[in-house]
Amino acid sequence: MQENARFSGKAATRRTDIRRENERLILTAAEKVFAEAGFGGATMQLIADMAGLPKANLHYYFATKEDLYRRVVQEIFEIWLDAAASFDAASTPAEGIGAYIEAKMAISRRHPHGSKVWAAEVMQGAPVIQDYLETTLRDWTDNRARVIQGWIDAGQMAPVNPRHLLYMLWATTQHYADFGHQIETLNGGAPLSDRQWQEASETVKTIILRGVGLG
Amino acid sequence: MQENARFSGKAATRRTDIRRENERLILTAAEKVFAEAGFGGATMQLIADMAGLPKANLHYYFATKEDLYRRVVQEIFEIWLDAAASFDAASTPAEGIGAYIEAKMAISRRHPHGSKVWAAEVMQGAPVIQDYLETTLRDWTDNRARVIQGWIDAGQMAPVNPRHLLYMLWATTQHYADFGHQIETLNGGAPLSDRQWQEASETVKTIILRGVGLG
DNA sequence: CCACAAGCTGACCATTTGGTCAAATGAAAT
DNA sequence: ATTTCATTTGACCAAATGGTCAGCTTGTGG
Repeated sequence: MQENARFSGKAATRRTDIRRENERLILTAAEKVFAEAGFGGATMQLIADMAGLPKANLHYYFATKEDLYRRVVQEIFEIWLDAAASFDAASTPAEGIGAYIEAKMAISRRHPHGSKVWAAEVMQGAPVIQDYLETTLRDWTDNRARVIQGWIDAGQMAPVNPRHLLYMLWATTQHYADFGHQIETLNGGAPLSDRQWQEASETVKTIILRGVGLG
Repeated sequence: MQENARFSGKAATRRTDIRRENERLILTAAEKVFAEAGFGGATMQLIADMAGLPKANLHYYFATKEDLYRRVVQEIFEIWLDAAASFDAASTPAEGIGAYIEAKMAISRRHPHGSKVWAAEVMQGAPVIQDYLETTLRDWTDNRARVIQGWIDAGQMAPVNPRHLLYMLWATTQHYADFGHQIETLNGGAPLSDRQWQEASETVKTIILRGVGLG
């Protein structure tokens, strides 16, 4: 009874559980508020209300608003990095690019808030995650660009600038998260259905794969 | 001497010139500040400083921060609508889509701030321009989707969902403005050169045109 | 059961910010 | 020249906000 003290829907009692769950509660609320209001427009009070906690409690777990924000940005970044696995695991260009598009589309659907927070952060010049861009993201990009160039050199796909291809992949997939509201409005005010998400994913995949000579 | 009282680099003296020039000064500063800080992070003081005017003067020309913001968003929207001309004027799908991509890429380069402001506005649920989405943008989109569908029905291009194709065009072109900072970082910290912009435009055009069977 | 540490929170504060206003200045019509 | 109205701006204010803190409650190891 010492392990796994929590079950059912009851709140956690163990110290470690309390911390972990409250941090999760706060991070989830923060992700949404930062996405909907931007860093400047978000208020700790709003995040607290959404998390169902007193504002002072937020500052117990996260010293400053910026600390909280940084954590939110880091999380979506790590989720995206994981999606690279689908790219790397592939044995053919079509498979790799196709799987990557599907993975990123799935993330856009599941983590639209995080995607927006990242987008806003980058749009504002990446004031808090510039180092990530210069280290992790740069390495990631260089490596994948090299892989793509290898495919091109081997005659496995059409010769296109690998970097711009990567930008296209990011742009098209993240667009469904970042501009989800616009898409929803143009869809008659309704969120895309399962079927429509499938169609979006297929269309992006079809056009890009055929676009790089893999159709 | 009553007409055209202004010349050289001197400040305007005529009433109408004063108003027009100060509004332009403020709007240009506001566009940049809103893009770099978001609506919530932007302050009237910052905009005033950048425009070189006292804050109270801003409120003389624009009653509220939101009024000023709305004008900035409207401007980029109109610039984009104008780009539709290149789409409509074309006689073939390849020409229309190609010209539209080039026009939108040019706008991304020339008006990166406006693009970012629009992106942030949409990401936050379009609180101030929702009506534009539901009227002007919806009509625009419906019409172009119909044109594209016509091309498909006539066997002039591959069958792809016209709406998702439009989203791809928006996503890929605007990405170069909205994520310009990220691209610049991945480019070794330097902005894209003329040549690189050209290459970006060509790559996007090549992949998408070939992707819809127009390669 | 006790003592200590972790977790919680209402009340409070200094600062920032959007917006106001009255008085001053400048342009231009009569 | 005089009047009128647009323009300018320093000073000011009420509200909001990030953050602090002292004191309280609760979990937990001994």
